[in-house]
Amino acid sequence: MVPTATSGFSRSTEDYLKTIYELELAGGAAQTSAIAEALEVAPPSVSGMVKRLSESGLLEHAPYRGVQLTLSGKRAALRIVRRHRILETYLTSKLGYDWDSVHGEAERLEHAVSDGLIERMAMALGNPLYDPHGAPIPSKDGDVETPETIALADVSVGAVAEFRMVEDRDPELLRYLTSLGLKPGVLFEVVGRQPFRGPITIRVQAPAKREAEKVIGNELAQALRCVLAEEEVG
Amino acid sequence: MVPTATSGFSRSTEDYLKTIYELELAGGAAQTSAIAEALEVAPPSVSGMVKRLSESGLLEHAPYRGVQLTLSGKRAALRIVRRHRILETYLTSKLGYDWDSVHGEAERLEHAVSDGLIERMAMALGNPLYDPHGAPIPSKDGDVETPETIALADVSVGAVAEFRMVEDRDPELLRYLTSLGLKPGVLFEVVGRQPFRGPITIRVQAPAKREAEKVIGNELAQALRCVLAEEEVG
DNA sequence: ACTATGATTTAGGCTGACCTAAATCTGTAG
DNA sequence: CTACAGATTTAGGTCAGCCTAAATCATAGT
Repeated sequence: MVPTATSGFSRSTEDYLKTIYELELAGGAAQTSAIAEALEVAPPSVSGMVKRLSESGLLEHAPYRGVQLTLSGKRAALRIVRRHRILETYLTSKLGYDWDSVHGEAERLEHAVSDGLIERMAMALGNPLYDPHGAPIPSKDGDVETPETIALADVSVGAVAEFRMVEDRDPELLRYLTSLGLKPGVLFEVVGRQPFRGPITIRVQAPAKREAEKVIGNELAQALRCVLAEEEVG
Repeated sequence: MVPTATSGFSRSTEDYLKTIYELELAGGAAQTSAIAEALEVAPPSVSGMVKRLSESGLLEHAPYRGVQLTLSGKRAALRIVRRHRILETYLTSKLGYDWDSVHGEAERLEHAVSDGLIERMAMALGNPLYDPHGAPIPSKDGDVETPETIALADVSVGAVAEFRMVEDRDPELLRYLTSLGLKPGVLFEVVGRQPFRGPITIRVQAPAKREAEKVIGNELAQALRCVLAEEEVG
Protein backbone atom coordinates (compact mmCIF):
# COMPACT_ATOMS: atom_id res chain seq x y z
CA MET A 1 0.00 0.00 0.00
CA VAL A 2 2.54 2.57 1.12
CA PRO A 3 5.36 2.18 -1.40
CA THR A 4 8.93 2.02 -0.19
CA ALA A 5 9.94 4.86 -2.42
CA THR A 6 8.31 8.25 -2.97
CA SER A 7 7.93 8.07 -6.73
CA GLY A 8 5.22 5.46 -6.94
CA PHE A 9 7.90 3.15 -8.31
CA SER A 10 9.51 0.48 -6.18
CA ARG A 11 13.00 0.91 -4.92
CA SER A 12 14.09 -1.80 -7.29
CA THR A 13 12.52 -0.04 -10.25
CA GLU A 14 14.28 3.18 -9.33
CA ASP A 15 17.59 1.37 -9.15
CA TYR A 16 17.14 -0.19 -12.56
CA LEU A 17 16.18 3.11 -14.15
CA LYS A 18 19.14 4.95 -12.67
CA THR A 19 21.54 2.20 -13.69
CA ILE A 20 20.20 2.05 -17.22
CA TYR A 21 20.45 5.80 -17.50
CA GLU A 22 24.08 5.73 -16.47
CA LEU A 23 24.89 2.88 -18.83
CA GLU A 24 23.24 4.72 -21.71
CA LEU A 25 25.37 7.77 -20.96
CA ALA A 26 28.49 5.64 -21.02
CA GLY A 27 27.71 3.92 -24.27
CA GLY A 28 24.50 3.76 -26.25
CA ALA A 29 21.99 1.07 -25.38
CA ALA A 30 22.33 -0.73 -22.09
CA GLN A 31 23.01 -4.46 -22.37
CA THR A 32 21.33 -6.96 -20.11
CA SER A 33 24.62 -8.24 -18.80
CA ALA A 34 25.87 -4.74 -18.01
CA ILE A 35 22.73 -3.99 -16.04
CA ALA A 36 23.02 -7.30 -14.24
CA GLU A 37 26.60 -6.63 -13.29
CA ALA A 38 25.95 -3.08 -12.12
CA LEU A 39 23.06 -4.17 -9.94
CA GLU A 40 24.73 -7.37 -8.76
CA VAL A 41 21.87 -9.47 -9.98
CA ALA A 42 21.66 -12.48 -12.30
CA PRO A 43 20.96 -11.76 -15.98
CA PRO A 44 17.57 -13.53 -15.97
CA SER A 45 16.44 -11.21 -13.20
CA VAL A 46 17.21 -8.31 -15.51
CA SER A 47 15.23 -9.88 -18.36
CA GLY A 48 12.26 -10.20 -16.06
CA MET A 49 12.45 -6.68 -14.72
CA VAL A 50 13.03 -5.25 -18.19
CA LYS A 51 9.81 -6.85 -19.32
CA ARG A 52 7.90 -5.23 -16.46
CA LEU A 53 9.53 -1.86 -17.06
CA SER A 54 8.75 -1.92 -20.75
CA GLU A 55 5.15 -2.85 -19.99
CA SER A 56 5.05 0.22 -17.77
CA GLY A 57 6.33 2.34 -20.64
CA LEU A 58 9.55 3.28 -18.90
CA LEU A 59 11.80 1.80 -21.53
CA GLU A 60 11.89 0.11 -24.89
CA HIS A 61 13.30 -3.30 -25.29
CA ALA A 62 14.73 -4.67 -28.50
CA PRO A 63 15.03 -8.35 -27.58
CA TYR A 64 18.60 -9.60 -27.59
CA ARG A 65 19.73 -6.09 -28.50
CA GLY A 66 19.40 -3.92 -25.46
CA VAL A 67 17.25 -1.42 -23.77
CA GLN A 68 16.58 2.29 -24.03
CA LEU A 69 14.76 4.56 -21.64
CA THR A 70 11.66 6.31 -22.88
CA LEU A 71 11.10 9.95 -22.04
CA SER A 72 9.24 9.07 -18.86
CA GLY A 73 11.87 6.51 -17.92
CA LYS A 74 14.58 9.08 -18.37
CA ARG A 75 12.67 11.61 -16.33
CA ALA A 76 12.33 9.13 -13.47
CA ALA A 77 16.02 8.23 -13.73
CA LEU A 78 17.14 11.85 -13.65
CA ARG A 79 14.99 12.45 -10.63
CA ILE A 80 16.95 9.77 -8.78
CA VAL A 81 20.26 11.09 -10.04
CA ARG A 82 19.33 14.56 -8.78
CA ARG A 83 18.42 13.16 -5.39
CA HIS A 84 21.59 11.16 -5.18
CA ARG A 85 23.81 14.10 -5.95
CA ILE A 86 22.00 16.57 -3.73
CA LEU A 87 22.15 14.09 -0.89
CA GLU A 88 25.88 13.61 -1.39
CA THR A 89 26.40 17.33 -1.41
CA TYR A 90 24.27 17.85 1.68
CA LEU A 91 26.00 15.13 3.64
CA THR A 92 29.44 16.54 2.89
CA SER A 93 28.58 20.21 3.30
CA LYS A 94 26.24 20.04 6.27
CA LEU A 95 27.04 16.92 8.18
CA GLY A 96 30.77 16.63 7.89
CA TYR A 97 30.96 13.54 5.73
CA ASP A 98 34.04 12.99 3.58
CA TRP A 99 33.53 12.61 -0.14
CA ASP A 100 34.56 8.98 0.00
CA SER A 101 31.80 7.91 2.37
CA VAL A 102 28.67 9.55 1.02
CA HIS A 103 27.87 7.26 -1.87
CA GLY A 104 26.41 4.36 0.09
CA GLU A 105 24.35 6.61 2.30
CA ALA A 106 22.93 8.49 -0.69
CA GLU A 107 22.23 5.19 -2.41
CA ARG A 108 19.71 4.26 0.27
CA LEU A 109 18.31 7.70 0.98
CA GLU A 110 17.66 8.60 -2.65
CA HIS A 111 14.66 6.28 -2.57
CA ALA A 112 13.26 7.40 0.75
CA VAL A 113 13.36 11.17 0.84
CA SER A 114 10.41 13.18 -0.44
CA ASP A 115 10.73 15.69 -3.26
CA GLY A 116 10.05 18.40 -0.73
CA LEU A 117 12.98 17.39 1.44
CA ILE A 118 15.30 17.27 -1.53
CA GLU A 119 14.30 20.78 -2.49
CA ARG A 120 14.82 22.00 1.06
CA MET A 121 18.28 20.48 1.06
CA ALA A 122 19.06 22.02 -2.32
CA MET A 123 17.85 25.36 -1.02
CA ALA A 124 19.93 25.09 2.15
CA LEU A 125 22.94 24.43 -0.09
CA GLY A 126 22.20 27.37 -2.38
CA ASN A 127 21.12 25.16 -5.27
CA PRO A 128 24.52 23.72 -6.09
CA LEU A 129 25.37 22.74 -9.66
CA TYR A 130 27.91 20.02 -8.87
CA ASP A 131 28.21 17.28 -6.28
CA PRO A 132 31.37 16.65 -4.23
CA HIS A 133 32.81 14.46 -6.97
CA GLY A 134 32.25 17.10 -9.61
CA ALA A 135 29.22 15.47 -11.22
CA PRO A 136 26.58 17.92 -12.47
CA ILE A 137 23.30 17.93 -10.55
CA PRO A 138 20.24 17.62 -12.80
CA SER A 139 17.70 20.38 -12.39
CA LYS A 140 14.29 19.71 -10.90
CA ASP A 141 12.81 19.40 -14.35
CA GLY A 142 15.42 17.07 -15.63
CA ASP A 143 18.06 19.10 -17.44
CA VAL A 144 21.65 18.03 -16.97
CA GLU A 145 24.85 19.49 -18.17
CA THR A 146 27.07 16.98 -19.98
CA PRO A 147 30.51 18.35 -19.28
CA GLU A 148 33.14 18.04 -21.99
CA THR A 149 36.04 16.47 -20.20
CA ILE A 150 39.07 14.42 -21.11
CA ALA A 151 40.76 11.74 -19.07
CA LEU A 152 43.84 12.84 -17.20
CA ALA A 153 45.56 10.06 -19.10
CA ASP A 154 44.98 12.05 -22.31
CA VAL A 155 46.34 15.42 -21.16
CA SER A 156 49.55 16.10 -23.00
CA VAL A 157 52.86 16.50 -21.26
CA GLY A 158 53.50 20.11 -20.38
CA ALA A 159 49.83 21.07 -20.32
CA VAL A 160 48.06 22.51 -17.30
CA ALA A 161 44.60 21.15 -16.60
CA GLU A 162 41.92 21.27 -13.99
CA PHE A 163 40.71 18.11 -12.34
CA ARG A 164 36.93 18.20 -12.66
CA MET A 165 35.21 14.95 -11.82
CA VAL A 166 35.50 11.32 -10.78
CA GLU A 167 33.07 8.47 -10.15
CA ASP A 168 31.74 8.34 -6.60
CA ARG A 169 31.60 4.57 -6.14
CA ASP A 170 35.04 3.62 -4.92
CA PRO A 171 35.88 4.97 -1.46
CA GLU A 172 39.45 3.71 -1.59
CA LEU A 173 40.10 5.47 -4.84
CA LEU A 174 38.66 8.69 -3.42
CA ARG A 175 40.76 8.45 -0.30
CA TYR A 176 43.80 7.94 -2.46
CA LEU A 177 42.97 11.06 -4.47
CA THR A 178 42.64 12.97 -1.22
CA SER A 179 46.12 11.85 -0.25
CA LEU A 180 47.37 13.20 -3.61
CA GLY A 181 45.65 16.53 -3.01
CA LEU A 182 43.35 15.94 -5.96
CA LYS A 183 39.76 17.08 -5.68
CA PRO A 184 37.50 18.81 -8.20
CA GLY A 185 38.77 22.25 -9.07
CA VAL A 186 42.44 21.55 -8.43
CA LEU A 187 44.93 22.56 -11.13
CA PHE A 188 47.89 20.43 -12.08
CA GLU A 189 50.55 20.21 -14.71
CA VAL A 190 51.50 17.03 -16.49
CA VAL A 191 55.24 16.77 -16.24
CA GLY A 192 55.80 13.37 -17.73
CA ARG A 193 54.34 10.20 -19.08
CA GLN A 194 55.88 6.76 -19.47
CA PRO A 195 55.25 4.92 -22.74
CA PHE A 196 53.20 1.73 -23.13
CA ARG A 197 50.30 2.98 -20.98
CA GLY A 198 52.73 3.72 -18.23
CA PRO A 199 52.27 6.03 -15.28
CA ILE A 200 51.84 9.78 -15.56
CA THR A 201 53.66 12.30 -13.44
CA ILE A 202 51.86 15.49 -12.43
CA ARG A 203 52.61 18.50 -10.31
CA VAL A 204 49.60 19.54 -8.27
CA GLN A 205 49.24 23.28 -7.75
CA ALA A 206 48.54 23.23 -4.05
CA PRO A 207 48.08 26.73 -2.72
CA ALA A 208 51.02 27.86 -0.57
CA LYS A 209 52.55 24.41 -0.41
CA ARG A 210 55.52 22.83 -1.98
CA GLU A 211 54.38 21.46 -5.29
CA ALA A 212 55.44 17.86 -4.96
CA GLU A 213 55.28 15.61 -8.00
CA LYS A 214 52.88 12.71 -7.96
CA VAL A 215 52.90 9.58 -10.06
CA ILE A 216 49.57 8.20 -11.22
CA GLY A 217 48.98 4.82 -12.82
CA ASN A 218 47.41 4.81 -16.24
CA GLU A 219 44.27 3.00 -15.17
CA LEU A 220 43.56 5.56 -12.46
CA ALA A 221 44.39 8.37 -14.87
CA GLN A 222 41.67 7.10 -17.20
CA ALA A 223 39.10 7.62 -14.46
CA LEU A 224 40.01 11.22 -13.70
CA ARG A 225 38.06 13.67 -15.86
CA CYS A 226 39.73 16.97 -16.55
CA VAL A 227 39.56 20.11 -18.67
CA LEU A 228 42.56 21.91 -20.08
CA ALA A 229 43.26 25.12 -18.23
CA GLU A 230 42.91 28.36 -20.17
CA GLU A 231 46.20 29.88 -21.16
CA GLU A 232 47.01 32.96 -19.15
CA VAL A 233 47.09 36.04 -21.36
CA GLY A 234 50.26 38.10 -21.11
CA MET B 1 21.25 -9.15 -0.97
CA VAL B 2 21.37 -5.48 0.03
CA PRO B 3 18.51 -5.08 2.47
CA THR B 4 16.20 -2.10 2.25
CA ALA B 5 16.87 -1.12 5.82
CA THR B 6 20.18 -0.76 7.66
CA SER B 7 19.45 -3.12 10.55
CA GLY B 8 19.51 -6.39 8.70
CA PHE B 9 15.76 -6.50 9.24
CA SER B 10 13.32 -5.67 6.49
CA ARG B 11 11.48 -2.41 6.51
CA SER B 12 8.33 -4.32 7.28
CA THR B 13 9.92 -6.04 10.25
CA GLU B 14 11.08 -2.72 11.60
CA ASP B 15 7.59 -1.32 11.29
CA TYR B 16 6.06 -4.23 13.15
CA LEU B 17 8.58 -4.00 15.96
CA LYS B 18 8.10 -0.29 16.40
CA THR B 19 4.33 -0.61 16.36
CA ILE B 20 4.33 -3.46 18.86
CA TYR B 21 6.63 -1.51 21.11
CA GLU B 22 4.30 1.45 21.08
CA LEU B 23 1.25 -0.71 21.72
CA GLU B 24 2.97 -2.39 24.63
CA LEU B 25 3.73 0.99 26.13
CA ALA B 26 0.11 1.99 25.80
CA GLY B 27 -1.30 -1.15 27.38
CA GLY B 28 0.38 -4.45 28.17
CA ALA B 29 0.54 -7.07 25.45
CA ALA B 30 -0.16 -6.03 21.88
CA GLN B 31 -3.23 -7.64 20.32
CA THR B 32 -3.22 -8.87 16.75
CA SER B 33 -6.08 -6.61 15.80
CA ALA B 34 -4.41 -3.54 17.27
CA ILE B 35 -1.24 -4.23 15.32
CA ALA B 36 -3.27 -4.81 12.18
CA GLU B 37 -5.09 -1.53 12.60
CA ALA B 38 -1.96 0.46 13.36
CA LEU B 39 -0.16 -0.90 10.31
CA GLU B 40 -3.24 -0.79 8.06
CA VAL B 41 -2.91 -4.45 7.28
CA ALA B 42 -5.36 -7.37 7.54
CA PRO B 43 -5.26 -9.43 10.76
CA PRO B 44 -4.09 -12.62 9.03
CA SER B 45 -1.08 -10.74 7.72
CA VAL B 46 -0.19 -9.93 11.31
CA SER B 47 -0.54 -13.58 12.36
CA GLY B 48 1.85 -14.53 9.60
CA MET B 49 4.42 -11.90 10.41
CA VAL B 50 4.17 -12.58 14.14
CA LYS B 51 5.08 -16.17 13.48
CA ARG B 52 8.16 -15.14 11.52
CA LEU B 53 9.18 -12.60 14.16
CA SER B 54 8.83 -15.09 16.98
CA GLU B 55 10.89 -17.61 15.03
CA SER B 56 13.56 -14.92 14.79
CA GLY B 57 13.44 -14.48 18.54
CA LEU B 58 12.22 -10.90 18.37
CA LEU B 59 9.03 -11.51 20.27
CA GLU B 60 7.05 -14.11 22.17
CA HIS B 61 3.66 -15.12 21.00
CA ALA B 62 0.98 -16.57 23.26
CA PRO B 63 -1.51 -17.76 20.63
CA TYR B 64 -4.85 -16.01 20.84
CA ARG B 65 -3.46 -13.93 23.68
CA GLY B 66 -1.06 -11.42 22.26
CA VAL B 67 2.53 -10.69 21.71
CA GLN B 68 5.44 -9.37 23.70
CA LEU B 69 8.82 -8.17 22.51
CA THR B 70 11.89 -10.00 23.71
CA LEU B 71 14.92 -8.06 24.79
CA SER B 72 16.36 -8.09 21.30
CA GLY B 73 13.00 -7.13 19.81
CA LYS B 74 12.76 -4.21 22.16
CA ARG B 75 16.28 -3.13 21.35
CA ALA B 76 15.50 -3.13 17.66
CA ALA B 77 12.25 -1.25 18.26
CA LEU B 78 13.93 1.42 20.36
CA ARG B 79 16.56 1.87 17.72
CA ILE B 80 13.82 2.78 15.24
CA VAL B 81 12.09 5.05 17.74
CA ARG B 82 15.36 6.87 18.33
CA ARG B 83 15.85 7.31 14.60
CA HIS B 84 12.34 8.55 14.10
CA ARG B 85 12.59 11.16 16.82
CA ILE B 86 16.03 12.39 15.89
CA LEU B 87 14.91 12.70 12.28
CA GLU B 88 11.86 14.70 13.30
CA THR B 89 14.00 16.98 15.42
CA TYR B 90 16.57 17.44 12.68
CA LEU B 91 13.98 18.22 10.05
CA THR B 92 12.33 20.88 12.20
CA SER B 93 15.51 22.42 13.60
CA LYS B 94 17.74 22.32 10.55
CA LEU B 95 15.52 22.25 7.52
CA GLY B 96 12.63 24.46 8.47
CA TYR B 97 9.91 21.83 8.66
CA ASP B 98 6.89 22.48 10.86
CA TRP B 99 6.10 19.97 13.56
CA ASP B 100 2.98 18.84 11.76
CA SER B 101 4.76 17.70 8.61
CA VAL B 102 7.74 15.73 9.87
CA HIS B 103 6.08 12.48 10.82
CA GLY B 104 5.60 11.03 7.37
CA GLU B 105 9.08 11.98 6.25
CA ALA B 106 10.63 10.42 9.36
CA GLU B 107 8.50 7.34 8.86
CA ARG B 108 10.27 6.60 5.59
CA LEU B 109 13.74 7.79 6.50
CA GLU B 110 13.96 5.90 9.78
CA HIS B 111 14.50 2.71 7.79
CA ALA B 112 17.02 4.11 5.33
CA VAL B 113 19.52 6.19 7.28
CA SER B 114 22.64 4.57 8.70
CA ASP B 115 23.43 4.59 12.39
CA GLY B 116 26.32 6.87 11.60
CA LEU B 117 24.11 9.47 9.98
CA ILE B 118 21.69 9.40 12.89
CA GLU B 119 24.55 10.04 15.29
CA ARG B 120 25.83 12.89 13.15
CA MET B 121 22.39 14.44 13.17
CA ALA B 122 22.09 13.97 16.91
CA MET B 123 25.49 15.57 17.34
CA ALA B 124 24.59 18.51 15.09
CA LEU B 125 21.51 19.03 17.27
CA GLY B 126 23.49 18.84 20.52
CA ASN B 127 22.08 15.44 21.47
CA PRO B 128 18.54 16.55 22.17
CA LEU B 129 16.43 14.72 24.77
CA TYR B 130 13.01 15.42 23.28
CA ASP B 131 11.57 15.57 19.79
CA PRO B 132 9.40 18.46 18.53
CA HIS B 133 6.26 16.84 19.94
CA GLY B 134 7.81 16.45 23.37
CA ALA B 135 8.47 12.72 23.12
CA PRO B 136 11.67 11.53 24.81
CA ILE B 137 14.44 10.36 22.48
CA PRO B 138 15.85 6.95 23.44
CA SER B 139 19.61 6.88 23.97
CA LYS B 140 21.87 5.03 21.59
CA ASP B 141 21.92 2.04 23.91
CA GLY B 142 18.20 1.93 24.34
CA ASP B 143 17.30 3.80 27.49
CA VAL B 144 14.16 5.92 27.38
CA GLU B 145 12.63 8.19 29.88
CA THR B 146 8.96 7.43 30.55
CA PRO B 147 7.62 10.81 31.52
CA GLU B 148 4.92 10.98 34.18
CA THR B 149 2.24 13.04 32.56
CA ILE B 150 -1.48 13.51 32.92
CA ALA B 151 -4.00 14.34 30.25
CA LEU B 152 -4.97 17.97 29.99
CA ALA B 153 -8.49 16.67 30.49
CA ASP B 154 -7.50 15.62 34.01
CA VAL B 155 -5.93 18.87 35.17
CA SER B 156 -8.18 20.40 37.79
CA VAL B 157 -9.83 23.74 37.35
CA GLY B 158 -7.67 26.53 38.68
CA ALA B 159 -4.42 24.60 38.29
CA VAL B 160 -1.49 25.76 36.18
CA ALA B 161 0.17 23.12 34.08
CA GLU B 162 2.78 22.76 31.39
CA PHE B 163 1.92 21.18 28.08
CA ARG B 164 4.54 18.53 27.52
CA MET B 165 3.77 16.13 24.71
CA VAL B 166 1.37 15.00 22.01
CA GLU B 167 1.31 12.23 19.43
CA ASP B 168 2.97 13.13 16.15
CA ARG B 169 0.66 11.33 13.76
CA ASP B 170 -2.11 13.80 13.05
CA PRO B 171 -0.98 16.89 11.14
CA GLU B 172 -4.37 18.57 11.41
CA LEU B 173 -4.40 18.21 15.15
CA LEU B 174 -0.90 19.63 15.35
CA ARG B 175 -1.80 22.59 13.17
CA TYR B 176 -4.79 23.22 15.38
CA LEU B 177 -2.59 23.20 18.46
CA THR B 178 -0.32 25.68 16.75
CA SER B 179 -3.29 27.96 16.19
CA LEU B 180 -4.04 27.71 19.91
CA GLY B 181 -0.48 28.62 20.80
CA LEU B 182 0.08 25.20 22.35
CA LYS B 183 3.42 23.54 21.90
CA PRO B 184 5.59 21.58 24.32
CA GLY B 185 6.81 23.76 27.16
CA VAL B 186 3.92 26.21 27.12
CA LEU B 187 2.21 26.98 30.43
CA PHE B 188 -1.55 27.35 30.77
CA GLU B 189 -4.20 27.63 33.43
CA VAL B 190 -7.40 25.63 33.42
CA VAL B 191 -10.17 28.15 33.96
CA GLY B 192 -13.19 25.96 33.50
CA ARG B 193 -14.56 22.62 32.57
CA GLN B 194 -18.06 21.67 31.44
CA PRO B 195 -19.59 18.55 33.00
CA PHE B 196 -20.42 15.31 31.14
CA ARG B 197 -17.04 15.16 29.38
CA GLY B 198 -17.61 18.63 28.10
CA PRO B 199 -15.05 21.07 26.78
CA ILE B 200 -12.30 22.59 28.90
CA THR B 201 -11.39 26.25 28.93
CA ILE B 202 -7.75 27.21 29.37
CA ARG B 203 -5.76 30.41 29.40
CA VAL B 204 -2.45 30.03 27.59
CA GLN B 205 0.42 32.00 29.05
CA ALA B 206 1.75 33.46 25.85
CA PRO B 207 4.74 35.68 26.46
CA ALA B 208 3.96 39.36 25.94
CA LYS B 209 0.61 38.67 24.37
CA ARG B 210 -2.93 39.03 25.51
CA GLU B 211 -3.80 35.80 27.25
CA ALA B 212 -6.89 34.81 25.37
CA GLU B 213 -9.02 31.94 26.62
CA LYS B 214 -9.28 28.82 24.49
CA VAL B 215 -11.88 26.11 24.55
CA ILE B 216 -10.73 22.54 23.99
CA GLY B 217 -12.97 19.56 23.38
CA ASN B 218 -12.66 16.69 25.80
CA GLU B 219 -11.41 14.22 23.26
CA LEU B 220 -8.57 16.49 22.22
CA ALA B 221 -7.84 17.25 25.87
CA GLN B 222 -7.31 13.53 26.45
CA ALA B 223 -4.51 13.54 23.91
CA LEU B 224 -2.54 16.42 25.39
CA ARG B 225 -0.03 15.22 27.99
CA CYS B 226 0.83 17.70 30.72
CA VAL B 227 2.57 18.09 34.05
CA LEU B 228 1.33 20.32 36.85
CA ALA B 229 3.42 23.44 37.18
CA GLU B 230 5.40 23.87 40.36
CA GLU B 231 3.84 26.34 42.76
CA GLU B 232 5.82 29.54 42.89
CA VAL B 233 7.30 30.04 46.35
CA GLY B 234 6.56 33.42 47.86
C1' DA C 1 27.87 -20.18 -45.33
C1' DC C 2 28.38 -22.52 -41.02
C1' DT C 3 29.43 -23.21 -36.45
C1' DA C 4 30.97 -22.19 -31.86
C1' DT C 5 30.85 -18.96 -28.21
C1' DG C 6 28.83 -15.78 -25.43
C1' DA C 7 24.79 -13.11 -24.51
C1' DT C 8 20.01 -13.38 -23.69
C1' DT C 9 15.64 -15.20 -22.77
C1' DT C 10 12.41 -18.87 -21.17
C1' DA C 11 11.06 -22.25 -17.76
C1' DG C 12 10.33 -23.30 -13.31
C1' DG C 13 11.07 -22.29 -8.28
C1' DC C 14 11.60 -19.71 -3.90
C1' DT C 15 10.66 -16.13 -0.31
C1' DG C 16 8.54 -12.19 2.03
C1' DA C 17 4.59 -9.85 2.61
C1' DC C 18 0.29 -9.16 1.58
C1' DC C 19 -4.92 -10.70 0.70
C1' DT C 20 -9.89 -13.21 1.42
C1' DA C 21 -12.58 -16.96 3.17
C1' DA C 22 -13.11 -20.45 6.40
C1' DA C 23 -12.14 -22.62 10.74
C1' DT C 24 -11.15 -22.23 15.59
C1' DC C 25 -10.59 -20.32 19.98
C1' DT C 26 -11.94 -17.20 24.18
C1' DG C 27 -14.70 -15.09 27.29
C1' DT C 28 -19.12 -13.35 28.51
C1' DA C 29 -24.09 -13.52 29.12
C1' DG C 30 -27.68 -15.92 30.06
C1' DC D 1 -22.73 -24.73 31.73
C1' DT D 2 -23.58 -23.55 27.16
C1' DA D 3 -23.81 -20.86 23.25
C1' DC D 4 -22.62 -16.99 20.73
C1' DA D 5 -19.86 -12.81 19.30
C1' DG D 6 -15.65 -11.29 18.34
C1' DA D 7 -10.85 -12.13 17.96
C1' DT D 8 -7.47 -15.01 16.02
C1' DT D 9 -5.44 -18.40 13.24
C1' DT D 10 -5.28 -21.61 9.25
C1' DA D 11 -5.86 -22.44 4.39
C1' DG D 12 -4.98 -21.14 0.07
C1' DG D 13 -3.78 -17.56 -3.34
C1' DT D 14 -1.25 -13.29 -5.52
C1' DC D 15 2.66 -10.46 -6.69
C1' DA D 16 7.36 -8.54 -7.01
C1' DG D 17 11.97 -9.80 -7.34
C1' DC D 18 15.16 -12.77 -7.05
C1' DC D 19 17.48 -17.54 -8.33
C1' DT D 20 19.43 -21.81 -11.41
C1' DA D 21 19.19 -24.65 -15.45
C1' DA D 22 18.00 -25.07 -20.06
C1' DA D 23 16.89 -23.24 -24.52
C1' DT D 24 17.58 -19.76 -28.02
C1' DC D 25 19.66 -16.07 -30.53
C1' DA D 26 23.59 -13.13 -32.62
C1' DT D 27 27.89 -12.82 -34.48
C1' DA D 28 32.76 -13.56 -35.47
C1' DG D 29 35.93 -16.54 -37.57
C1' DT D 30 36.89 -19.82 -40.66
